[in-house]
Amino acid sequence: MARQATGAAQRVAVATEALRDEKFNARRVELAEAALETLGELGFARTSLREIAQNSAFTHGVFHYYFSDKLDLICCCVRHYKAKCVTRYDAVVTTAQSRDELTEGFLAKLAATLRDEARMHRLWYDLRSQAMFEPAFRKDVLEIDKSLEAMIWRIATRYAELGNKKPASSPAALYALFDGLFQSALLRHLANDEKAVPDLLDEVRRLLPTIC
Amino acid sequence: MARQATGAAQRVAVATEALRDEKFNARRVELAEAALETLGELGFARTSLREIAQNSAFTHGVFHYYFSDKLDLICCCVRHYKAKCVTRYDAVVTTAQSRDELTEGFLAKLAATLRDEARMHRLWYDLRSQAMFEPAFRKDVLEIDKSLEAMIWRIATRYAELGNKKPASSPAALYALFDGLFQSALLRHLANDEKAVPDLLDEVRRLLPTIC
DNA sequence: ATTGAGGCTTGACAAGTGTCAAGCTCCTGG
DNA sequence: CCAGGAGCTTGACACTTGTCAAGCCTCAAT
Repeated sequence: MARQATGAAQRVAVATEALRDEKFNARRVELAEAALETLGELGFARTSLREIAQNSAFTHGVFHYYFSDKLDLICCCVRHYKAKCVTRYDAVVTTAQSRDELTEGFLAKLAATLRDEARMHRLWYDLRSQAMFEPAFRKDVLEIDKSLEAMIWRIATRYAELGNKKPASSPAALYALFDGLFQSALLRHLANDEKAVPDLLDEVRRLLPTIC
Repeated sequence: MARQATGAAQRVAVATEALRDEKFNARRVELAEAALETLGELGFARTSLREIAQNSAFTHGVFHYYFSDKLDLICCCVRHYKAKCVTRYDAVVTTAQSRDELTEGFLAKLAATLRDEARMHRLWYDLRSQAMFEPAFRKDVLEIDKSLEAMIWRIATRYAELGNKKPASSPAALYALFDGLFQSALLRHLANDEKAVPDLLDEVRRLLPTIC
């Protein structure tokens, strides 16, 4: 009976602890989301914890309460960002019934995200560059890169499938190509180059049939 | 005669001023070169003028004397870096007499610079990302990107020429592809991935015949 | 109702930042 | 020889940064 009581008590303790952990993590994500606003605006180099706090509903102390330090916060931001990003084209890939449909659906999403989420994208490129200096970022960044590569690969294989073909190059090369094009288009777009988006779309439209 | 004297004096004045300008610029380049050391080591975000000065033979005041502010210094660094970078493969391109020779020469240089100048390359990617946030960088960065694209294009057209073909894609797409591959390889290399360099070489070796 | 702990705010600290003015040294033109 | 300025050093300034300790509030368990 003492055994049982102890067991029950333990279970309760475990349950409440799990609940706390959940709440704790939810708060972390909330804070990370707030931080992403400022990070996307200013970039890693110019963003301080105080600035993040001022642009949010929180005080700067909370961030220290929930994150061991600045890197911890940014890592959490990156991981959170990843989850959103990687599924962007999945609906298009699964619903498209023809090459044209896939192409147009993909291009539409591509143009939309380049225009509407430019700040998040530039933050990603910023953090990926930081990973070249800061070992603490590397694991997460490499992982995200892998999932982005897989995302592109899903599009390519589906595109090939719809033409009864196989992709002509490796996942790595394909991702490198799209990533390079996107990065360049993003920079031009941010520099107010009106032709950045249409040029990217043209280029991708021309490229798609040649790689599959 | 008064005229002549004035003219001569003016000429002398102009000449000495030109000389001063030259010396001034030489010093700027010297300082920029010193700054590149620290920037390559720490990245833009973590580098201060004082740190730059401490890792060099100069005091932090000199940098303020020769540059109006930090951005001015970094812009000068970037421009200086550009000049060195863009000609890397020119010798190979002009001397190679066969596709194989060009391929091997190119790959050798590629591997060497990835290994030996990794810090400069990561700085370039860092600054290119900064340009997405900092308008002051954009002009220089876009310009360098253009010359790098032209550099890749020279290699590709020469490669095509040696096979009596024409490049199959646009300069922009080709540059995006190589830049993406290089960037990814660089990150992996910096993360101590032994296979980063050989993987890049394999990929490029496989890719070259397919794009021309 | 009291206690205590989790969640959060506030304020302070030391270190580091860009900037710049005052002054030093050395070289050159007169 | 020496006045003056270019080149450079030094030290100080105002400010920002990450960090953290002390304390406040709230709410659930006793």
